[in-house]
Amino acid sequence: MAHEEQDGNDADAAPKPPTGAPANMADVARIAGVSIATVSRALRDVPGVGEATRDRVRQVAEELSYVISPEASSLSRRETGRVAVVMPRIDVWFYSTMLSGLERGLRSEGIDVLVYQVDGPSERGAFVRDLPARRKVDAVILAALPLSPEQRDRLDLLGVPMVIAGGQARGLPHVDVDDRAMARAAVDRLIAAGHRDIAMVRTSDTDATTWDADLLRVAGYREALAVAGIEERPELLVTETYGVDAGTRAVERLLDLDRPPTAVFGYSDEIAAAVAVGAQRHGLKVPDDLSVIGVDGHPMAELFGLDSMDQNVERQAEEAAGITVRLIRGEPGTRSVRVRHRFVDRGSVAAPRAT
Amino acid sequence: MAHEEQDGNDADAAPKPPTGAPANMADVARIAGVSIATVSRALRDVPGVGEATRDRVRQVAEELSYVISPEASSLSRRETGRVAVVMPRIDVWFYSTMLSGLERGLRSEGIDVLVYQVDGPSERGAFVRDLPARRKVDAVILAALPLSPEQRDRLDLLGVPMVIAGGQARGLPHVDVDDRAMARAAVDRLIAAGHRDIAMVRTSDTDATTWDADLLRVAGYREALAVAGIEERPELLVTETYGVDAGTRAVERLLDLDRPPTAVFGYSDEIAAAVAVGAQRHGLKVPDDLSVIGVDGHPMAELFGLDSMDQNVERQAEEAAGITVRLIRGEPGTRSVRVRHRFVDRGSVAAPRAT
DNA sequence: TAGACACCCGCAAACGTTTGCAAGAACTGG
DNA sequence: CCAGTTCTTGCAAACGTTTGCGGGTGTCTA
Repeated sequence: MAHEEQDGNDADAAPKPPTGAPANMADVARIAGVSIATVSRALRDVPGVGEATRDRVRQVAEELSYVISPEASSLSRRETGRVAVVMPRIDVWFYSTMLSGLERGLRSEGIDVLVYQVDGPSERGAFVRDLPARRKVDAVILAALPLSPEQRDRLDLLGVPMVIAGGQARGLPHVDVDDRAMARAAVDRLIAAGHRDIAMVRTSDTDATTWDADLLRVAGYREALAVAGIEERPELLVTETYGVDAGTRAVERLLDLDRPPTAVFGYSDEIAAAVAVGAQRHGLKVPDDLSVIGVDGHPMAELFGLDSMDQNVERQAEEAAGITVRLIRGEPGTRSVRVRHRFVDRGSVAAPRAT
Repeated sequence: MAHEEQDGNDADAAPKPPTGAPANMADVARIAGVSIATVSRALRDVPGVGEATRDRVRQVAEELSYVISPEASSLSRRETGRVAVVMPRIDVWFYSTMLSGLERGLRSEGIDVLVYQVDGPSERGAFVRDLPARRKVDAVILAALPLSPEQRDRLDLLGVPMVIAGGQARGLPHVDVDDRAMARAAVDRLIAAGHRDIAMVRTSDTDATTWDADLLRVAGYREALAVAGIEERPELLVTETYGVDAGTRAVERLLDLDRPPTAVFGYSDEIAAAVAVGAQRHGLKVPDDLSVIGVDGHPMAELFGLDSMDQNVERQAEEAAGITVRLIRGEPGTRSVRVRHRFVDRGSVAAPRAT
């Protein structure tokens, strides 16, 4: 279409203006009166070029508005300057925040980011089978991607370093947060406030995927109860199918119980927020009638004034990006990192009403 | 099978195990007993290869678990198989949803997605100046990226097709929604319900960026009032700096007025939700004491039971991806598309209280 | 049975870099 | 002024594909 400007009379000795295709390294070399090798070295600031020559080459390159061909460069130097980020979804707070942080961290190091959205078991299977990112990137960041051990193993075929962001997997450097401790700390707060009937609300996928964070947070919830000597009431651990109103559905079930909970621990801030909304619809006030606490550090929790265990996703992303970069460059400092969570108090936890 | 002569003279044709580097096309060729050219053609399903040969090549490639080098391929065929998506932020609902849809649409066509997060005037300036995506992609999608005309022009230097997703710009194919009509329709609903004191809440950037959608929605708001013969009260158009609680701050100001509004039109669903929260804190019920309506189709509006003008971001993304693909392939159907918005009624608009 | 024709397939020239190696230039100290 | 260094610079071989062109084989028709 717009690229079809060809001129048939190509007197190849004259310095040709950059009419058609973008300028080559060869063009720069010819005009600057040096060899291609020198241009390559000059533009990359590698030693072995005289100062004067370097300046001249730079200037010519500038005039021709020369841009290096990344393909050719990659082909020759056998690295791509790209990293793949693989995540189940993009349009969900945790992942978009993670991706945002990763992009920032990587691009500040001159690395481009390729995103792969791999949602659900079948896409996951396809991704692991076909490995579409193979040979396209220097490293892969798996962002909280649930994988079976076999799938995890097969990813080794990618032949590049891998890093887990927001989770763990055997043998891979990872950045995560202590989900169990986080959940435990959250529930401990409720217990400390005097609650005994503490519910936990979580969501389940329509497909049968198990999420590590889910198991760990449930474990933390149980642990907190056990340590406090509170007997667990199974009906207080409710699981709703994923959705924006999962929390409201859950709270309806909970409030229908003979002995409804006085506090709710939400698997995520989104769930906690929905619980709060549902509670208010029932005429209950937070925290007077129902204490609520969530996990994430989601802006929504701020809007609602909900207590939250902030898992500092930005920081996790930053660390993961750092590890990835060092892994690519072969630098030290590529061990796993556990990011500290922090409690954000917004006053959504109070003592239970005197009965 | 007329290649017996060839097989004889190949002294060192022992199928070497893929010890070191991954297999070449040359490796495949040698083992399959054909030329590199044939391998290339066979694997790409281009005509000019016998059925038997094709099968054999395929099988050998499979055995060696051969993967084509995208760099080399790109270099030779002069296209990258990649598209850049440029957006101001990733970790915000609109953008993450857009990116998610774009990724889906593009990857289903075998195109990889490179994300560039370009936030704020200075990064925007840097991006436009350095054009980091140059020569790296076959097309660029600008997702609601505010650009000056000069910046827009400079992007032509990218030398590849560009598409706007969620906005407009002179001379570029774009996918958008009619922001003005959308705003107008929202406000019309409030008017139809009997409201006269209708506020609009919007946010402003800390930097001085102007967003087209913002201007258009304000225009739609004004237009609706004007057409209905309602005199605009400037104090009802409040602008708060961006933040999750912008809506709550705004509603506080509004309710302090001598004659507070009976209805609020939120620039976005997030703002509308925050307005609703703020109203409730003031003891007002939605919609009994205050009608609220927003724009976006954000899940949060669903959680809150807020009316919304859904701008169908998924659809916008799909269309933008489609246009981009066709543009790359030189196929027809690359004209701009305006996606229809739709009203979602959740009962957050009611008649104003009888005074 | 020969000529026309379609079909496979290989050769080799791109595509645009990077980099090891070696030759020449410039510079050093004696 | 010379031998020994150190710097610059160019040559040419990768890197791994794609593709135009032409040679060879096989089939079909007259």
